[in-house]
Amino acid sequence: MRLAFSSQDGGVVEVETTRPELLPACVALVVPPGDERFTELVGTSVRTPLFEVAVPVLGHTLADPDKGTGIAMVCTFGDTTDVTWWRELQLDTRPILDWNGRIRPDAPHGIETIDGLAAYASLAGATVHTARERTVQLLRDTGDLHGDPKPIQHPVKFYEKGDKPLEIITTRQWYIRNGGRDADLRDTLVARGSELTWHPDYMRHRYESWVEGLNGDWLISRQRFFGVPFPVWYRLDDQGEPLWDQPVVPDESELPIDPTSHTPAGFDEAQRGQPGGFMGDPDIMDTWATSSLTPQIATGWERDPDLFARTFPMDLRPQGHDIIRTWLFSTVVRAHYEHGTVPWGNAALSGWILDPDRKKMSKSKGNVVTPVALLEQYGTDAVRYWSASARPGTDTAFDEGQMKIGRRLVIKLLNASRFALNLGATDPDPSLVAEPVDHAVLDRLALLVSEATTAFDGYDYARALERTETFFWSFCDDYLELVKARAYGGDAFAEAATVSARAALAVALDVLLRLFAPFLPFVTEEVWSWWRTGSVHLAPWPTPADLGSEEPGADPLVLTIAVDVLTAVRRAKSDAKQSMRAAVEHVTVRDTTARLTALASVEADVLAAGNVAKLVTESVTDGVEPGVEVRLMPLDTDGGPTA
RNA sequence: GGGCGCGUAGCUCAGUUGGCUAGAGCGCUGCCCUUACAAGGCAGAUGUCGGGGGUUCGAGUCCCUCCGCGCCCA
Repeated sequence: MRLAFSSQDGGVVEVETTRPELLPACVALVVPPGDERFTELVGTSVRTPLFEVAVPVLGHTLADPDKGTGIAMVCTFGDTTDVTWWRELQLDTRPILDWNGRIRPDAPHGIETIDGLAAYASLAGATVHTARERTVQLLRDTGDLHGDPKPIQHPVKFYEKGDKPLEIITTRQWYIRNGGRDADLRDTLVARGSELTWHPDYMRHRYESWVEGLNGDWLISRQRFFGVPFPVWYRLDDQGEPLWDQPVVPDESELPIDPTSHTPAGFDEAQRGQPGGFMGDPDIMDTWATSSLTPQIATGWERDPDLFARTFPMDLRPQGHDIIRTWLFSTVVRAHYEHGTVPWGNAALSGWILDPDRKKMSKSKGNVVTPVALLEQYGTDAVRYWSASARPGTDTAFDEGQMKIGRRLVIKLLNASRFALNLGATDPDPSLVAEPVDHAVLDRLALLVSEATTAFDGYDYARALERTETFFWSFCDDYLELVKARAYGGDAFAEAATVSARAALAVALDVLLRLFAPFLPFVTEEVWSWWRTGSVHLAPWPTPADLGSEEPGADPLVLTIAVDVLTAVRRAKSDAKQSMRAAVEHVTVRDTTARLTALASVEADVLAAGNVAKLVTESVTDGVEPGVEVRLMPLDTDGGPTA
């Protein structure tokens, strides 16, 4: 139906509506922004028919230019679009429907003329249906109804257990101001976000665009049973109705209180719910309103001043990226209000665990994997290894293969540790390290310690793990193989050389266990208990100084040339389909003088590790390619395989 | 529609302010019972770095554009 509003200049503004009974709840008219038909109208105010309330005419993109006259009536509230308009345009609130679905007895503010109040009085107490018929009649009588109402069809939401359309009722709720309706506060909270160090850095955009896009305050009250209550009571009037604008609040020293079981000062419990007495606020806080205080609760706020002073603000909030807008932001808001600071210095955002097809896990899809069976199958360390491989901020597909690799790493660590300790590598004293190759491996390890420390300082745990793991495998495959004969001891090696190997192995193991401890807490603790005291998890984080490398100078070439020659020997044996134990008649190494000099200092280890009888070196001259030539020992009388 | 991210070996992913012939693991192939480890070891093969254009002595990396995927918001 089409009805007539009157403009300031006495003209008529026609508006079509399907909810004429909500006319007394009208708070604005909206038109499509930039629509030439309404250029003159936007920014003015018009008067509603019958009730004679001045309401503004505003532009909004949700106004449909093709619907009716192109002008929409905004009421509190006819539908959810009304709610959007009301919130985004910060309109007045003029509710007329009661909980029982009838028109409220008292006219909302704004209806002040005698005719307006009389018109409202004729609707008061009526159902929506009756009010609609009466309003139409009133509009006919005043001539503000243009034409006849036309039936239309459009979707209306129904309650699933009822036979009437849903109505939107206004209620009192608790909010925390979050900048959604206050540009200055919004800017302040955006600035709080930039006080944080984000890991990864680009996650800060999620925070900023969320805060900048807010258009309403943070609704924190819920009408449920379980949760933290609001510590507030209300006086009751003579009819036992709450006087909402007369809250009774406890003294801060009385907190925490539960208004449904604590009695406010000046009242007797017998007055609860009685006329002239009091009632507790029935609402509870939303889960985010509670969890937004996580840092304060954990650091002993209002409970342990000493602990709080030492630990708040916290260093780090680790969480998923999907709840930046809820958990992270709400925590920032609370710390801003309570302490004038950010709640932590760093925010580390993890990705999701996706199913093997890279789909998000969800209960409804039924593709959720729970960890208990995995922990039993692969071991806790192996599952932790897999999860630690997920880089910060990056989603990770569920991958049992990675857990198998983790399990392999755990077993390797166990075996290599046992082996080294059985060789007598139990004294991690860097001053006993004398051989150049032993120094070289410890220097490499010192480099790893620096890398891992830097990575951890930047919350890039995955990199620390990756580098440590890579070092460890080559440590086992190459260095351990290279020195095990010397570490075992015997006539071929001087005692000091044996001591050096054992010390280097012990130092390396001592450091590696501490590097792996955050990722593989159980196996490292087990190995630590074999030969060290206390817990590896309480041991200090390793430093390059632990490796005796304050004075660098070990030639890194010693290790690389030794490994290169050893690899060539293995390749020759592998190509010849021989055992790795097969004897080698001689090895010829052609290389630069520097590398050959380095090789000389580790020759005995290379000979032993490759089971090589004789090593020949040739310094390369111009035009000669460096290389390693391996001649295996003949297997039988007619000549053995060579490579 | 806006914002952010992703696209590198069959798979999962590294690749740092542009810089040696683009890497790892898994998987694959071959060999080896070796004195820590066969639930292991050694060795080997594997690429249109999504497409196109540009900047540069030099681009997986920086810029533009297009395609595809994902998330958040509207």
